[in-house]
Amino acid sequence: MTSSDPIVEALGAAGYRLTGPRRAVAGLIAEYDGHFTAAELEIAARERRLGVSRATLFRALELLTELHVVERLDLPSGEHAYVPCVREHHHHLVCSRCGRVADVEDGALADAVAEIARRSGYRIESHRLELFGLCRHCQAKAGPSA
Amino acid sequence: MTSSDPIVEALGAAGYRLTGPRRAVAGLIAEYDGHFTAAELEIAARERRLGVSRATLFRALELLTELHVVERLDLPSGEHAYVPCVREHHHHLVCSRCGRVADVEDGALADAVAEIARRSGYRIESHRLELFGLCRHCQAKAGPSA
DNA sequence: ATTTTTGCAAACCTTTTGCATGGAA
DNA sequence: TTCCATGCAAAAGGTTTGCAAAAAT
Repeated sequence: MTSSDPIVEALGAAGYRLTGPRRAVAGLIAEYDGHFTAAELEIAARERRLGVSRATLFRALELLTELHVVERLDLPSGEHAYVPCVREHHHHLVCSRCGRVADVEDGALADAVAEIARRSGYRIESHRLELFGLCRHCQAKAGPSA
Repeated sequence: MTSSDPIVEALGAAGYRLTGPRRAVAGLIAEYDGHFTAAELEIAARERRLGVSRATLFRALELLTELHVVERLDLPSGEHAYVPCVREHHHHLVCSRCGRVADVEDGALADAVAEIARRSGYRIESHRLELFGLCRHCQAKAGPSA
């Protein structure tokens, strides 16, 4: 068995060394459904005595971001968070209560973007859609809308 | 004449005092077509001896953000920038070369968002679309696409 | 054996805060 | 005159860096 962890596999495939700290970070990230911050990971790593220094943690996050296995997200609060995610182009729908993140395909958005390009005259190179709301689970807990 | 500066007017209308530093910040912001950072404003203010301390500058930006006369933007680089903007819900199309920003109406996007809500089961509360590309002017300078 | 990665600790950058003073209304 | 806003300087966050030691290949 080479590795059952897709994050570790992505590192290996890209030619990076599979070190203890990197495996530890990958393992922690795999536990999240939703977003997490660097600080949260640091605390989790410390609690479990995984021996991952802050510098290494940030370096790992940077690396994983480059590999597109996690993506950096800007929450409405201004905080930086990360989400584990698929590598294709997509967007994030974030539950503002529990933090759970759903990946959203580009779908109909692509048309809207093309329309914007046509009207504005800009040559659009990239776009990013961030959606915030309540997931089904939290809607139930919070009670129906109004 | 009460004030010809829309930013100053917004402050006044909201019941805030029209102080020297606030007018100075408003004046600087009015010069931008595109995005600017807090650091850029600070430098500009210092060069012109406008006497605006950093704390006041940040406090002014926070205030103007609440009033929706500027909006905070997260550039792909991770930097925080601000853009002067209209108060209605809209999105930003940012030139990645010169920083010029065009406001974009929600338009077709609203349909796409509704579709995402339906499919995901999330109750979507807000969304943010950020578009990056080359404005017409910079396309001309940079040469046609390929 | 070689090269990458790590930990440490300090540096850095951006933003925020407490508090006394100054200025707008 | 009264309350809001400012400046200062320190603190607080979050993230990055240099460098020697440790680990992966």
